[in-house]
Amino acid sequence: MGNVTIRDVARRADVAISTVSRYLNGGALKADTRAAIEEAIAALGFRRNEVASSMRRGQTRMIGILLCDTIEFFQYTLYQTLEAELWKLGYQCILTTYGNLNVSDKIRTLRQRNVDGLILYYYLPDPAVHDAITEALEDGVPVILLDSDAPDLVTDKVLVDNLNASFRAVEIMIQKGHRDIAVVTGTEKHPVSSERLSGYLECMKAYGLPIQEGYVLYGHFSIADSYNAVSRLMKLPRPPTALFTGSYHMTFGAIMAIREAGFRIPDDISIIGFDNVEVSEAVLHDLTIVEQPVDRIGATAADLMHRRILGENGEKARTIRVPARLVMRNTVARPPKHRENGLF
Amino acid sequence: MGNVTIRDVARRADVAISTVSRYLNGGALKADTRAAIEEAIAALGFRRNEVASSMRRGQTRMIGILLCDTIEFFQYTLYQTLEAELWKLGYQCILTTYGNLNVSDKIRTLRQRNVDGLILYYYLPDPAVHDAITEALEDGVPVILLDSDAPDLVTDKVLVDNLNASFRAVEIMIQKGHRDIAVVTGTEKHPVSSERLSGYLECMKAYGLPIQEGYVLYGHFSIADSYNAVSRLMKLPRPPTALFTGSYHMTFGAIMAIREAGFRIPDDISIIGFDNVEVSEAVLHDLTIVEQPVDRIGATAADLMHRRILGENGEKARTIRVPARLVMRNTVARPPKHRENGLF
DNA sequence: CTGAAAGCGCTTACAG
DNA sequence: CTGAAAGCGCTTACAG
Repeated sequence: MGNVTIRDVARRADVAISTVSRYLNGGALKADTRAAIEEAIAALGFRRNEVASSMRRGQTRMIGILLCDTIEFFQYTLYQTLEAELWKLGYQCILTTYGNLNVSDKIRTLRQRNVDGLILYYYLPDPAVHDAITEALEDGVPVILLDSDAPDLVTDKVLVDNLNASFRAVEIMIQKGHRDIAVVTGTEKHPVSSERLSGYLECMKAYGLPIQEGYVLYGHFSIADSYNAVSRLMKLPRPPTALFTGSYHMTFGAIMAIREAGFRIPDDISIIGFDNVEVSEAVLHDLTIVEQPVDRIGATAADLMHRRILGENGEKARTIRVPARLVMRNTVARPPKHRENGLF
Repeated sequence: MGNVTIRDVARRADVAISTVSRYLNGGALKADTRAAIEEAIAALGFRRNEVASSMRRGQTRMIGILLCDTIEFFQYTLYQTLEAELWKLGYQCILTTYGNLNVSDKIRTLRQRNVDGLILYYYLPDPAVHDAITEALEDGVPVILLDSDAPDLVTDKVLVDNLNASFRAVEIMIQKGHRDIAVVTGTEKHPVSSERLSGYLECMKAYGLPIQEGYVLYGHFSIADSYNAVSRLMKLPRPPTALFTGSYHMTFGAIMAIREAGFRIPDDISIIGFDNVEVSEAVLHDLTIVEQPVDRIGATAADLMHRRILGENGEKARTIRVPARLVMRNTVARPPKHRENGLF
């Protein structure tokens, strides 16, 4: 077994190979022809050679995926939903991540495999990568950008409405009476971080609150960077009474640092994290969070890709912003009396 | 561009297509022939169609990879090193994870893509999966099992020497004078967990120490499960003076729970984690750990796969145990006097 | 060192 | 509803 071909099946079923092919592709067949083919397939253990099929059809039903190599587990979760959704639609995924190697080369290598589409988590504004993406687009290969609104790339995009989500999170803290609100988020270069930061800044501005010195913290999306940054934060002469954290791992790091510094949540400091519900539920069962809709991002991107491949989406590029949801729980309380903002 | 073929290159360079093919495959060429082909390739923007090449050669240079869908980020890190190493060797990876869908079907679908090999993180003893793996092996498709020593599957295996590593970690605690040592590790079904647990049990036995009731804790390899388990542990009438944790995430959960319960590390309780150095370095810079050699697992598996494909490994299946390394830092101290084991 | 020819395993018009 | 034939873009013996 193993290299049984359509020819063997045809011979055994006593039909032409084109008939077997028709069977495989769901064409109309007389009942007994169908039965004979099915018998032959079962008896021989035939499985279609997808490589040959891909070559002939000019479609591989493979999607190339490029993700970051950060520790942030968001990437892995995202891949899983993406892959699961695409699998249901009949696609398999080739996954690569940023690495020592040149990202634009990775994209080109993926293209040499004749992937039917490319889903990229792309945020570093690298001109070489930009070119590789443009080439793909010019050659008619659909590209979906995740978590990036790169305005100079005219292609489909799926992103989380980070700005609004952050705005609303900060707003809730303000409405509880907080004024000294800090934020810790990813590196400035990352559009996700900067959108989350913008939400914070815009909200503070909207309510006329000042940004205290040392209250805006950056780092990688990691437990470590957040832990270190928040440790410093809590040592400030005037530590914040509320903190907004930019990711799952960052939330853990922040909580560790806060507790270690001897502050209680939410009595001394309120906290709102940014992440995925199911995950934080168990440990941080009382954490108020902005829910990162990973499943919806994955499902949306998969669906968009499928339609694009079928040519159902019309010509123009679409940008889909998946909304984030606030999950109110118990880590936001009023600040100590003397530190209220006096607005409410 | 985009569908420039070898034929176009041949025409422009005024040579036969077989000559272009020879160029692409590194054959010997006269200098001017070579130059003409290179000129044509550059001018036309030709890139070899890997699908056609795969079909003709009967080799796809693609490796199918199956991993868990657990939260544990070990999987993602592992994939990254695996993929990076394989990429260097000229392979791309199709990644799928356990999911709602049938794992044996996933393996078969991967095989229909004519992957050159399969690298599987397989631990659930599912007979259907077992069959799918056996089929692959029978058809001559190399399979590497990760972190599993499934004795009834005669194939290459790469695993961490969990048992020894755990034994040594626990031994260090015992030599520091500990007697009341607890362990928190993954679900019993997982061979990795059970090996780590065995190391603990064997070491305790070797030194004649009793296992206190409630000191052996299970959970998923997650921050959450570990946090919950260790929270209970620290509420026992006689909490342990030392704890061995079974994974990266579990270590975080344990530390959170310990600190929250008001215990100091290492004054009140010593701790040794099981994980990857680079990652924990920043936050838990003083944590004594058993280093999980993710990079070596990935590199070893990639190398083994490559040789297997080239047919260099001879006939018989190899099992490679990658040793873990103890990284001594500062989270192991002597227990309080009255709780010493009196052995040292 | 180079070319002409066959063929990898399918699918797709085109006849019948 | 079914079959014979051409061809997808390469690689690989085989000649020369």
